[in-house]
Amino acid sequence: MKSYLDQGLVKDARLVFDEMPHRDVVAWTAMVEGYTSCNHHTQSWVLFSEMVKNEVTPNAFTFTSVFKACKGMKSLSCGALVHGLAIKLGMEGSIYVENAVMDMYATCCATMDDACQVFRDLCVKNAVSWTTLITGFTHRGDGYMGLRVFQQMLQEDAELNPFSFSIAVRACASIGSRTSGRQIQAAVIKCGFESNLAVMNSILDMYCRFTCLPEANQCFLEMSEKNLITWNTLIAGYQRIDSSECLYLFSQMESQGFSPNCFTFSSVAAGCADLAVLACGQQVHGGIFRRGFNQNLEVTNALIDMYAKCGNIADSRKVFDEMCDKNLVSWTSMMIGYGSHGFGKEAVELFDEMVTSGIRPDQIVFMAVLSACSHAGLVEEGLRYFHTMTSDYNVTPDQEIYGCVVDLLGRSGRVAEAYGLIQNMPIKPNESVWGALLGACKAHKLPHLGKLAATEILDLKPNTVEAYVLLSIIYAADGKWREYAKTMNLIRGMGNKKEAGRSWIEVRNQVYSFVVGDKIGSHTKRVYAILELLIQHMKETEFEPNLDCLIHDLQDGT
DNA sequence: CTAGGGTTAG
Repeated sequence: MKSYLDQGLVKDARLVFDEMPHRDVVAWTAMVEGYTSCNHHTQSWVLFSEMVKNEVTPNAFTFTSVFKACKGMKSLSCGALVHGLAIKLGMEGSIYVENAVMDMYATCCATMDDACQVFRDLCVKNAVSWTTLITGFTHRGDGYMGLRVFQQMLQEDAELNPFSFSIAVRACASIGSRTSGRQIQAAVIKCGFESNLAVMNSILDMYCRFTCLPEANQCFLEMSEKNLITWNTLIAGYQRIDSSECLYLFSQMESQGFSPNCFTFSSVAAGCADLAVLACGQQVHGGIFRRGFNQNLEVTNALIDMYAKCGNIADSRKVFDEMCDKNLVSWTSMMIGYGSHGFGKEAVELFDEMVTSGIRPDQIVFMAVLSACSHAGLVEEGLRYFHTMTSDYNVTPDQEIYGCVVDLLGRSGRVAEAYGLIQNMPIKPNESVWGALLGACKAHKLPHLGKLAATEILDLKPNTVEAYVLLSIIYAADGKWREYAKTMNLIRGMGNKKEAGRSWIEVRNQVYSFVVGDKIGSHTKRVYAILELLIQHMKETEFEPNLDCLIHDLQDGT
């Protein structure tokens, strides 16, 4: 059985198990453990129940495996049931069992209270007990407590090993504490763990998350040993910072003989999405297909987003339709794609289809459908979803959702209603909610309300250039040139310039990038000729061109 | 037949 299990041949191991005339605890346990180690948690649980039914008494080995299965199933009820049985059978003396119980409670419970209780009651703690507790806090997003337990571990002179350092580094990364991060890196060197791959990979990840590029690069270069995870960490890190560098690293990695896996492709596809490079994205998709990763959930989700952001919504849908199983992220990515392409109706239909298929919506998918409604002018549909999110789905609207609804109302000209919504919010509106209102005031020429919104933004976040810029446009449109000049002077004096909104398009392996009013580049004349044509079209279809944006040109005297 | 760590997606 063991030799089959070592090769991952669970079915063959089970055949041997079934043929055994007599099965003792060890045989049962080997099989239970075999299932958990292959991530077949439910089967492990079923076999354990059969074992108990057959009146075979589980031992410490059995319990550690079955707690791991409960952890895998995220089932607190199963875990608590087994814990009761373990106490009844006097397993509390085993540190292995106790650590497994702790781990189970840490992952299955809503709070860390039960895990902490087990930890406090331990007669003897070992290094695993400490790291299990730190991991519990850190993996649920409480890096502060994770670090505090790590500090306590240092104070109590517990044995330090690579495991404790890698999770402590992870905790620093999650709370963004550069100081603690550097201190722990120093301790890693002092303890002689700088040659440990997992520790160094987590330090590399930390510096990438801090956007400390010199440190990240140095760490990468100085690592004596690198594996696939090292490369994946660096590539994922650069994807968040500089996607073109991410693609370059991908080619470097391949030329150094490393074969990319699902993690690599997820990051690289996301990088192509950021850069909106369709041809490159298609090549990456080809690589994914060749290696048989085209059914991996994370990879395909990244592809949906990639095609949508590269302007090819049809292929997004194709990838989406070809998926065997979809999760919430798949549906959301598709809806965001539809929304940004102006297909509000399709996004709404997809939302309903998703709910019918039994997936429970969360805040982000509501944001996707609301923003799709907003951009497609589906105001009533949007408002209906906004109301059902609390009444039918028990999802609490956050700042971003309120921002979407303010935008939904504001875009369609119902600015007073949008303001009313802000006034009745159960939480204090943040600058992005006010920003949505300010945008609506600019579009619908409401200088008074616009000034109020801008004041709120500047109270919450002083020196927000974007607010001043919008305000100046509102003044200009209102003919308040004195106020306009004052605001412009303020903007000039601020120094922290608002970065210009930039667009780019890839045509035949060449990326063309431009900002509003750009006069650089060899194609300028043709671009402006097309623009003239479009304006002519707009006028013919009785669209009133918005001339507010021409302020900047007037200033230049053009 | 035992436990704990490092990289992906909206």
